[in-house]
Amino acid sequence: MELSKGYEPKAAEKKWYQFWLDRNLFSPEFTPEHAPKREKTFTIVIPPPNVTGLLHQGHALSYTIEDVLVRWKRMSGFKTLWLPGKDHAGIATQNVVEKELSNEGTDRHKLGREKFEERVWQWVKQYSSRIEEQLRAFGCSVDWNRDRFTLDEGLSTAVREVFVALYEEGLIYRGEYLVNWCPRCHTAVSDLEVDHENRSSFLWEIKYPLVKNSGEFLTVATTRPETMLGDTALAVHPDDKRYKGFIGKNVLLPLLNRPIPVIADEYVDKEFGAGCLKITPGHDPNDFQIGTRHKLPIISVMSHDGTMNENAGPYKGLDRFKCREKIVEDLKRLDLLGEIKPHILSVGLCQRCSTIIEPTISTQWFMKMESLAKPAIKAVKNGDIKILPSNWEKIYFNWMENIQDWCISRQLWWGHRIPAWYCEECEKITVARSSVKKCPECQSTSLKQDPDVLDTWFSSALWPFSTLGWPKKTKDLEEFYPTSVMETGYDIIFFWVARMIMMGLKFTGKIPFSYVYLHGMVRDEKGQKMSKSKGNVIDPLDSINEFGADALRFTLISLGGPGKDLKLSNERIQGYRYFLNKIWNAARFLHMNLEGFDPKRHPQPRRSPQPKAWGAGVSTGRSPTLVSLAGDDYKCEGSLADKWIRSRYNQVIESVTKALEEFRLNDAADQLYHFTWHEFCDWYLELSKLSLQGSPESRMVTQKTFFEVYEGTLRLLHPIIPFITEEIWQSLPQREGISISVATFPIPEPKAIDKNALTDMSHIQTVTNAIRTIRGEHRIPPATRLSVSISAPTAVLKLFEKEEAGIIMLARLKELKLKSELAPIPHSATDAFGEVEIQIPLEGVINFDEEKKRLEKEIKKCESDLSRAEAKLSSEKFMKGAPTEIIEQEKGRQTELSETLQKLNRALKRVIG
RNA sequence: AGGGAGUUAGCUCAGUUGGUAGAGCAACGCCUUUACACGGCGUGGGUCGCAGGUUCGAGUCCUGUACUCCCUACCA
Repeated sequence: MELSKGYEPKAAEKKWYQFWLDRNLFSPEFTPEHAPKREKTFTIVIPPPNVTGLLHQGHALSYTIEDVLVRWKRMSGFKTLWLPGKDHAGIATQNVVEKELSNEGTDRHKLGREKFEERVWQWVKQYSSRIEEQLRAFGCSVDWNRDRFTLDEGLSTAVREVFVALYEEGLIYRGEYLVNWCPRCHTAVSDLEVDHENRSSFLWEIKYPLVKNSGEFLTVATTRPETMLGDTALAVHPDDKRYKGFIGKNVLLPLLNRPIPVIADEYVDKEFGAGCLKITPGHDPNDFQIGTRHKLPIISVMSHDGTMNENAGPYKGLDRFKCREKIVEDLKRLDLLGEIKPHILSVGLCQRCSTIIEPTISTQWFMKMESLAKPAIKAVKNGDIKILPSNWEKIYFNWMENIQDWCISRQLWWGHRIPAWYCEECEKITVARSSVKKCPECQSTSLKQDPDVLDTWFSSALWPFSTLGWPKKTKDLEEFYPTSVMETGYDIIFFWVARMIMMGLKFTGKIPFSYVYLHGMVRDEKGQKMSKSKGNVIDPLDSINEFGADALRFTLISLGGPGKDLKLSNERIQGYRYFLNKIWNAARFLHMNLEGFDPKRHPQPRRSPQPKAWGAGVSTGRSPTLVSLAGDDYKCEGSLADKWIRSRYNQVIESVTKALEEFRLNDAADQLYHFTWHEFCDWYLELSKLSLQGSPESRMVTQKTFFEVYEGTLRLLHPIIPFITEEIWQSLPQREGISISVATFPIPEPKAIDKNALTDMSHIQTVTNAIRTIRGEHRIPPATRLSVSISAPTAVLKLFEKEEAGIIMLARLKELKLKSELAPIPHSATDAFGEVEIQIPLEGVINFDEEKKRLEKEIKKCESDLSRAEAKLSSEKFMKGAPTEIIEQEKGRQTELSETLQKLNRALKRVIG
């Protein structure tokens, strides 16, 4: 099959994804023909995207990383499962659907709960299929047969099971506490769902007159005057001499004229403001605690929509911020307002709608976290779970060791309904796994289920095992749990990762995953967060449309290291698109030179290097190729270039594999980029042109080497760029109908690494580069063929003699004269390194000034290097302290530099004349 | 306030156990050489934030310091 002039991603991507699907290659049940039983498993459950909307670059990054790992493991002989799914995303989804309703002039209350839920399911259906399309566009090799949704029946069973079990154990409780209340979403949210933002505001001083001592008053400072309506005390520090006499007395709450006590509490900071604090247990977390300590009454002055309630007296019905203005005005009028100072305070905002959170007294369900956190801390401390990058382990500990109880109930309609029923007659609460019809206490049948739902993250916490069938003892659970890697963004380590670890340990007795890989945030080219309002969003589908999925994937992998934010731009993606083109064109070159090549003539290696890995050498079923580059079956080793590229190829397999094993995906990508482009294409492909035109035997060996190294490189690249590698792979002989995605990931063959070939090739490269530099600096066009003389020690001369044709081609020479010593030629350019000297006669072409400048520069560099080496060697300290190998190295350097210097000086003399 | 991270070439970043500073992009110069101009070849560019210390030797280890960023918590 021939390849077109340029790679066309669009058609190829669609075609090959369908090809993979048709063959069910991503299901762990798939076993290639003739493949031995696979014993090792590798599992990733996808961080489920919210059904709220479409996927962004953060998802693209996450899922590309996961796909690379999964494809690599699948190719390496693991029974591999990547389980896809979606999250119902309670509050987020409810909000978008409510917004839609509001645009239609209605709301959920008019619709009623049942109709509303139907409406959300419609939304879910629509977005689910679009999200699935996106995952396919990214190239994700997920097993669609195991697709899950957090509201699936199975997962809902798991949620109820966990809730009931924790309730029965006393770890879930219900009670009236101060919670974060969003007056717009009309629900409680957990501490983690509150974002903090610094805003400039004021600090108002308010005077509280003493009840029985006219004229005297206490002054407090507050950032929230409106909450004074709910004050139930003033507090001072017990040691504060200024206020000793006031403790136990009453002051009059202005505006409402309610007497409230002055209490003493050590929480009060004597230095801040006037050292006197108003206590509003109904609207401030610290005041709530102080209030509890002193058994103060709790007065809530606001309704759930953020307006003042009946406890606010004359202010009833006012919005909380309007009320603040009014109160300040009124206090001023009564002369009870003191100083007003500018003040920066951090306000809590609802993560979902940015409304200012109102701490509010409310009856909610909570989960006790401390006992759950302990084993989860241990699991990371003892290394059962490794978090990458590892510094996040400290952050994890820091949070886990100070963990607070988790408010898990939400006043929403979209989510897992809390499995608690209230008897309307005896008020007994029954928590049960299935619907309760009769009160177990009084046998009444008038029962009402708790209207609230659970925090979305509650079901997410169970994701690694609920998706595999838990609480049922399924085959999947047995086979794929614990999972291997949890790959997700560092922004949800507390929301999700920590909770999965706690729940996994609690309910399965096992860690949910061995590794946590945290990726960074995808930002725009300036490092700013992508957001619709800034207009700097790059839609992954647009990137794919413009450059292809592979280009985007390679970019994300190259730029994104563990825990590191990455700056994405179209220019970057474009750059990697060029790389794909390079790969493509190398394939075209291969095709043009395949004539007479028959892969069948090249037998399998007699021994598979790792017989236990499935399909080593035979993973493609009937395909007889994919031979290892072992020395055994090499009757003819080929040219230096052949030996060199084989050596390099095997070194690259080794280091790429190591990088992947250590989750350094960007390193793996960089190495492959460099190897493919700057070694394989720049040097080997060029040199292959010679041997391909040489003797039939040399042609055959080079064809074989080229084919095998190139084909193997495709397999190395496939996890990162699955589409183009499949497209090219399918075009190669003997590949039709078989997929590279289930071919063996290359296994290094140490015997194929030829140290001599590596050294020899580096000599060829050094000489070639030196000639090219001279050519470049003298601006001699490539069309001008040069005649070059080289002198060198005998062994090196012999090498150059053998590889003469290669040097002539690469450096574009007319002839290469090899001598043991060079006679001075007046009009010539010279370069030297150690004992090797290069001389290029340039009569008529040479620019003497240029050559003089060039030589002087080189001499200067050489001299400074040499003097540094000499200084070291003559330093007594160095000679005494440094290890002998370093001293030897330095001596060698000195010798080489002085030889070079000598030759360069001679050349300079000639130029000056 | 507590915790974490960063500061290396114009930009984005590598620099694994201390042994003469690297890549990609951008810039500049030469070139349509038959895989590729989405290309080839070459060049310029850094006192590695600052100050000390350990060491024969520090971008790399230690201490201090400046600035930047992130997370958690939040003093009214």
